[in-house]
Order: sequence, then C-alpha cells, then structure tokens
Amino acid sequence: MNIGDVAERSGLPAKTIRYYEDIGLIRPHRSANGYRCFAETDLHKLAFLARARALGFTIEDCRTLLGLYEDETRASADVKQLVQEHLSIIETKITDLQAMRDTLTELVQCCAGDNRPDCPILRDLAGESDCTQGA
Amino acid sequence: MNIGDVAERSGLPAKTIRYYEDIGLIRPHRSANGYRCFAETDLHKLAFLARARALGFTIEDCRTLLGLYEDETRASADVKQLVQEHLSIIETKITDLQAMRDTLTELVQCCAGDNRPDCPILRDLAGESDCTQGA
DNA sequence: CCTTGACCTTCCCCTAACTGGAACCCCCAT
DNA sequence: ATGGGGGTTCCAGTTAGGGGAAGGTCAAGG
Repeated sequence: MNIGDVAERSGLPAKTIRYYEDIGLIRPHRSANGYRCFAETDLHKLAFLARARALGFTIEDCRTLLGLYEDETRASADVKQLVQEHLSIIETKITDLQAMRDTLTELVQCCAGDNRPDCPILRDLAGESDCTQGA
Repeated sequence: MNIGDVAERSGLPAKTIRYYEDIGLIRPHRSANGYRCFAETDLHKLAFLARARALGFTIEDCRTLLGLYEDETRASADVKQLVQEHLSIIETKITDLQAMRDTLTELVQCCAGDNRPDCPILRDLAGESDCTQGA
C-alpha cells in the first residue's frame, strides 16, 4: 500500500504517518521508486496509534503502549499502571477546566452584555471587585 | 520597579513578563542602565493578564481583553461575547476529556493488572475486541 | 579599590505534535 | 508530450513560554 491508502484506511493524515515514521513509531518498507510501502501490520499499528492518540495518550505513551503490545511477555499490570497515570492527568485537567468554567459562567451571568462600557467581567479581571456589584 | 519586583507582586515569572513585552502586551519604560522600569499601571496590567491566563484565555484573547479594558467606550456585549466563545471552547474540552475518562475508566476496570500478558486494554487499542471478554 | 553575589540584559535553542508549503520526482492516461 | 494526481524531502510555523549562556550593573563588605 502507498501512503494515501493507509492514510484513508487508518484515518490519519499522510503528514502524520510520515511524522510517525520520522520519530520511529513505524518502519514501513520502501518500494524501488522510493515510495513508502506499507504492510497490513503497519496499517494495524497506525490504527492502534490513532486510537491511543484519540484517547489522549502522548506520543511517548503511545510508543510505550506499542512496545507493550508487541511484547508477548508483558505484564498487564504495566499497561494498567500507564493507563491509570494517564487517567489521573485527565481527571486533573477536567477539574481545572471545570473550575474555569464555573468562574466564567458566573462572570458571564453578571455582565449586562449591552452597549454600555460598564462590565463586571473586566472589573473582575482587574481585581477590582466581586461579580455581583459595581466597583 | 525592576522586573524582579513585578514578578513577585504579579506572580508571573520574569521570563513571562519579558515575553509579554516582546509580543507587545506591555510597554515598560527603561532606566538609564537599560533595566526595565515598571510603573504601577504595568503591574496592574500584568495582574490582569495573570488572571485572564489563569482562566484559560489565550494570549490573543488577553490582548483583546486588555484592549477592551482600556477602551472607555467599549460595549460590555463585546466582552461578554468573547467570554462566551471561550466558555464554549472550554465546554467542548471538558466533554472530550470526560469521554476519554469514561472509556479509559472502563478499560482499566477490565484489566486484571497482574503479571500475565493478557490485557483487554491492548486488545481494545488494537481494535480486536470489546472490553468485557477475550478476543 | 576590588571582589562577590544578586540582579539585570539579550540571544538562541527547546518543548508537542503536528500542519502548510516549496521544490522536486514518478506514473498513468490521453 | 503533457497534464494531473500521486509520491518524496526539507524548512518554517504554531502556543506560551522555559533553560541556559554570555555579559552588563549595582550595592555591600573586606
């Protein structure tokens, strides 16, 4: 298969696939004309990577996961631990974003949103006041 | 004030403050010796930026917000709209992360996490099976 | 007067994970 | 032979700074 075919079948852009080769995640063969020549196993790996990336794993996590996947003697505990660490990073991000959302929601509710300049959001950012009353 | 003082008082690293000058968010004066010389208004702006950044606004958002803050003829509607757009980006991120979390949580629960190689997480990433049973 | 240490300056490279574009090659159909 | 749609490499840019080098400045102490 050429890169266009695996791109379509894996759902990854060709650019990304070349990048993954660059950083050593995959090693497709080359045809006589210099084109990358992908086997089914390469496509399989790319699909694996696409799914792992979609679950938010970093590239380095993906590298590790791929290594574990190919290691028939792995311990599932190693996989589980990696995933749990990733999960806790995600939980932290969610918590942080929720805090932002809550604050911003409150600010938005306090702002008249008309054509007058008075704005509790800007006052808050300037540290001048709480949201519910004027400066 | 020198940069160290405003760094401490604004909570921003000196590096960040220099960067903000680089990209035109602030314009501190210079002393005769070439040192940046910050007025209270600069410190005020930096605190504004620190708070806006902590709420997840991009640097470009911050630039716009600062412009609105300094524009006495602004309409609060413009501020509100910017914040609402930012909010919807945050909501999207939260939703995405929650979806990842839910999937990963399910996968983790299915994995024995022992020293055997059999791992439903890897099977899932490989697209081989659902989580609750072997391949 | 000299030194020491803390502070400041600019400059350049590095990060993550790609994306866009330029310049060029290859293959097939007309 | 030529046009279009593949493919190739390499370079630069993205966010929001961080790390560190090489060097100027200032105040205190010996």
